[in-house]
Amino acid sequence: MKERSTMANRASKSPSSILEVATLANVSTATVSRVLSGRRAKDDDIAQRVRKAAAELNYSVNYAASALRSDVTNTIGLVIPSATDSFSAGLLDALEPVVDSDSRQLLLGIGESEAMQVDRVESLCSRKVDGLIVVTSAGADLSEVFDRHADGIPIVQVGGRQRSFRTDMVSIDENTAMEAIIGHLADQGVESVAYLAGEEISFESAELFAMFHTQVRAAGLTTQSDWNRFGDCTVRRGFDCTIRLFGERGHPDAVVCADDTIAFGVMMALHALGMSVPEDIKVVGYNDSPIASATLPTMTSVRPPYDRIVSESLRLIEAGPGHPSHVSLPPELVVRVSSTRR
Amino acid sequence: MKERSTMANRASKSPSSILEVATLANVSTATVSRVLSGRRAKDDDIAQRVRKAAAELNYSVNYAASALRSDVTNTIGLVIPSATDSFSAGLLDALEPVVDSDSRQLLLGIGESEAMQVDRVESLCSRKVDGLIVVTSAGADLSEVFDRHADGIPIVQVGGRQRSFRTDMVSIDENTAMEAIIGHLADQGVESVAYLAGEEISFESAELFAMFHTQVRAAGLTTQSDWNRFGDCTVRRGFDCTIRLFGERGHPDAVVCADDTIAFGVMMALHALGMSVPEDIKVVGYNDSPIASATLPTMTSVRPPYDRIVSESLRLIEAGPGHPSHVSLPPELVVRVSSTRR
DNA sequence: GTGAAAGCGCTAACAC
DNA sequence: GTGTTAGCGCTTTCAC
Repeated sequence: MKERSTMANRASKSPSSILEVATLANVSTATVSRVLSGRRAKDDDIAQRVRKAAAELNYSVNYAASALRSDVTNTIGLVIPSATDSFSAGLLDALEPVVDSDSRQLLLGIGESEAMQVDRVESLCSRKVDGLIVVTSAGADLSEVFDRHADGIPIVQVGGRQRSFRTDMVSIDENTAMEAIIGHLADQGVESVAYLAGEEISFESAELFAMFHTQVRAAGLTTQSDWNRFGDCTVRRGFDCTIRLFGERGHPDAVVCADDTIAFGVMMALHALGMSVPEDIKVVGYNDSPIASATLPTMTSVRPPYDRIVSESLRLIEAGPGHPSHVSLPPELVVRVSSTRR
Repeated sequence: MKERSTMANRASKSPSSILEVATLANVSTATVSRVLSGRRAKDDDIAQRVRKAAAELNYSVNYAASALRSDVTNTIGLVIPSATDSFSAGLLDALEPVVDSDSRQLLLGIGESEAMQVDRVESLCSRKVDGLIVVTSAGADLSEVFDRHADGIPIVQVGGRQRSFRTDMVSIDENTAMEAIIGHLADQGVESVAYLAGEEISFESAELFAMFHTQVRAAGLTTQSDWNRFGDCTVRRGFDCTIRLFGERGHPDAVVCADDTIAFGVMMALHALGMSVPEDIKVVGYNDSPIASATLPTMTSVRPPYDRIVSESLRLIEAGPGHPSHVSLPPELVVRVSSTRR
């Protein structure tokens, strides 16, 4: 029911204060505050009168005043390297609705370099966000800022290398992911596998590569050191690597990539070489970016568990600062056509 | 020079107030406020003393208190349909650094449906952002919310159809874009052109299509009505359309797409049909999403003028509410390999 | 140009 | 459980 009374309209001009609501409901401002913030047990006549008055006056709290008094800003900060990064974008889309439905507000900081990330963390902390979620860019070390603020504000680092042990950490269980990939390929009759990864010999990429090796051995598959290549995380790189790989005598049955972009280049190269995916060669990507479902054939990839990352991060923030813990979440292998036997 | 005095460290524990700065600098809180907010003319001894004291105490303003008193929140709100949308992501990456460098904070709202967009606009307005930038999702009509808040908060609509005339509007000059595309193709020796667009017969897409026709005629090129197709904005759609298009007798020299994703499907289909891009057929995309520079060959596309969109939007916000104006910005044709004669 | 003081709207303490 | 009241930290009159 849309209120269209004169009062509601007048109210929307100059936002009404809690005092007006209190007057209209015949209670004190304290009661109004308690009812509207849910800090009051019963839902009796008084509570309803207050809510009715608030609705009638089109009242909404003044967050500045509320924050000034209570030190709770009802905001969550998020720092990401770039909105163009598919992981960050996926996280953003998953996080915002949850934050908003809690009638909180999302404050966003974007920074690729370590310096910019530090800067954004500082900004958000000085805004006194109720919690801060940070997707560190590869290689950035934010431990100094984190340590400086971790006492006062719950900070959750998502993915990457844990460098500060005073913040919470939500990471992706890459080992499970790799186990799922290799197990799936073995099921499809694959016997030998190549591995193509991004350029930076970062902690994360080294770790993933190590897991690849472990899982390949565990599943009884084979690989070769000259089938394991590191290059840019670009289509062209995947393309060139593949051309070289398959130009040589003897080639793998499958190519596992540490990124969808590379996998895409691989698929293009295989096409150019006249080999068909998945019949001749199977291909698996990583991150389940939009490109994965757009290729022909569609690409099997590993989807980060965005919803669980969000819920765990917010849970850790709720728990408050001071008791840092680490949760590791298994991603989901999204099996599409590029890796299936047919 | 990094201050590491005992005071600075103690100060960083419990953030210091303007009163402590005033005491240390031997002035009143009013003077501190004036100096730090730049509302004071001279940069004399006093000003320097104040700044030095502030630095020493590691002081930063309490935005909540500042906002409560002055009604200026130092925040900019942005509403987008999805972070996965390449235009929104590009805008986000361009906007954030500018907002931040002004020591303001970006508040983000994400909503695909009209209802969610309205909701996010309401949230941000009730947070009293200093300005609101909205990328409306296709077909959404936000005029009602806009009208309701336009008096109090400067609102800038970016792109899409202008439905409220009480807000500012920054749009992309698609006509110039189309002129550049067709002119470029004509220069490359193209004589006949097909046009593939996204599904929704929205105002925007209809407009772009009309401009395509105008420009094709103006440049002396030809097209055919069965070469102008509307479908999903997906790779597969582009693929299927192309297969059908080029299966028929007689086909165009070039394909202009209203989206990079479609163009990508077109390129894959042409490859599958054994036709080479750009030798046999030229292809042009739209939006310059990351995919455009990742295809093989790289794709010519139209890049939205993100930086100018940002600067114009912020300029309009600075001008305040009440004098809505409309600026139209020409995008840039990024010529890559898919459209060049060789 | 500077300082003293009021007060923005709300919530937390406290008294009832 | 409810009302009264103080005061969060800042900006902005208003005197000087």
